[in-house]
Amino acid sequence: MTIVTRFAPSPTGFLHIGGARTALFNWLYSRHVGGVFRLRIEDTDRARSTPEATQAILDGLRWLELDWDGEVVYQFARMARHAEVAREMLAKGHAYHAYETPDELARMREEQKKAGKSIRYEGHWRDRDPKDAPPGVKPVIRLKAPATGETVVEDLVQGTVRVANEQLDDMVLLRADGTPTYMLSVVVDDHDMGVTHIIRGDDHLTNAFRQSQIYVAMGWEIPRFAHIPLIHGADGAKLSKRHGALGIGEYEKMGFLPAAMRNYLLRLGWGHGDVDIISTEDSVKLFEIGDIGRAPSRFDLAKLTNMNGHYIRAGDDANLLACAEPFIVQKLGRPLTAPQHGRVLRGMAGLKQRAKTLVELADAALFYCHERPIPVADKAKALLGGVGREHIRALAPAFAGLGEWSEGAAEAALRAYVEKSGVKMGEVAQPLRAALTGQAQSPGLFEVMAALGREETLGRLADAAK
RNA sequence: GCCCCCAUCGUCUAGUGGCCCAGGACGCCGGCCUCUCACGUCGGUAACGUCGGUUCGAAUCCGUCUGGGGGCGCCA
Repeated sequence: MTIVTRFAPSPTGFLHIGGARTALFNWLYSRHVGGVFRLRIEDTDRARSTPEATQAILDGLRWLELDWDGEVVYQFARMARHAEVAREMLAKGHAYHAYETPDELARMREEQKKAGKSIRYEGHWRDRDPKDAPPGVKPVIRLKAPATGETVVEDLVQGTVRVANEQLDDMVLLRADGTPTYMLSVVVDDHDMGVTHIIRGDDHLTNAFRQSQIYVAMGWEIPRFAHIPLIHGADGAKLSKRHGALGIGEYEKMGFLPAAMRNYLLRLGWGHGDVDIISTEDSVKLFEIGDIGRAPSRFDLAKLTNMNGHYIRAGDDANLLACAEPFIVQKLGRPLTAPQHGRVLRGMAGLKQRAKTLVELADAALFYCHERPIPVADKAKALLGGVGREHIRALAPAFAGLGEWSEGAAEAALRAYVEKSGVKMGEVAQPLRAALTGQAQSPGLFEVMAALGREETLGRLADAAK
């Protein structure tokens, strides 16, 4: 049997870190078993669903490179089918009409709260004759849930979880206006879509009981559940849109790589021994639901950043440039010229060693892209005064006279100068660095000279010598 | 209030009765490398929440308490 997983977000806001991880786990598991990963947008809440949010979710998944199979299912479009199932349950005696108004229910909840009782629908219309219905009130359809015994969920992550049926009330399946509730829609859609494994946040664990009852009432096979612990914010509370959580798009803007994000999210709650760096390819091979932890975890930006640095250092130069170029262009306010593009590419080996995000990478690459005379930072200016300038003036001819322009040749020339003049390497290297990059820190000098090329190097030295 | 889940360094975790006076990673602190900054590397800091069982032996099994989280909508 084909294993089918799904990610089913509601488009009421952006895709945050928790949702992204849920999507990742579903994707990973389906790829691991050679199954199918589907996407369903749960847009039945018309008041809160927006096209912008749907777009943000789609964009987020694409950025993370989590590709789904088949067409996206929009839940709202399947309303008629959901209502049909509700009526079928009514016909089979597994559901009934209830005539309380929302106001009445709110009042009842209020009284239960005041009396210190648990808050649930008491089932007033469960066995009442519909003939007693108050005139003019449109009924909802409620599930006739088992009143005794217990409902058991065999959860792939949480283990066997059981609850007494007295704890569960008769939930609404179809609203008075004829629209289905979430509880009904998920079950019908998951069933119709052939979903075999539901991997979702822990906050749905109690929903699994009620959904199981619908599966049982309809005589459908219950899928396997895997409720993964939530990701908490630094304060330990649930991460949500109104709780400091950022949309996945924000992380893109901060210069994180999708591969690093996937790796970080994977390690948040899933482990394979004590390895931290796991490629997406390997994680597809290794991912098992049973290895998901049961404890909630906190989001740690420092670790994500470190991991991102790892992926940048290990990245392919040309690809890194492609990823960083938009950031560079934004900072520059203009596109790169071909020579500048070439310099950054040649200098990438040294640049990527020093950056933890694409933003940092772009910042560090800027000096390769500036037109002469290049801007000079304050710290670098201090290096270019007095003795510093003298060294540059003395060195310029030595570099200009180089037969071959290479890292090795440049280094030999500088070392010869240092030896002859008896100064320390640092005393001359720093002014040189300031002249070439306009900064007090940069990748290795000779590497910079090689990447800059002879003409640009000599030009910048001349600018600084003035 | 009721129901459910969880509990190893600050954080992510390894650990499934003896190999653990608990290992790795991030962070933090120090050393080395060195033309700067990084990278790398070496070392340090730091945890089995409590109490009680079971056992020759418990981070690992059971219970209690405490703490944290989630849910209890004609939201999803």
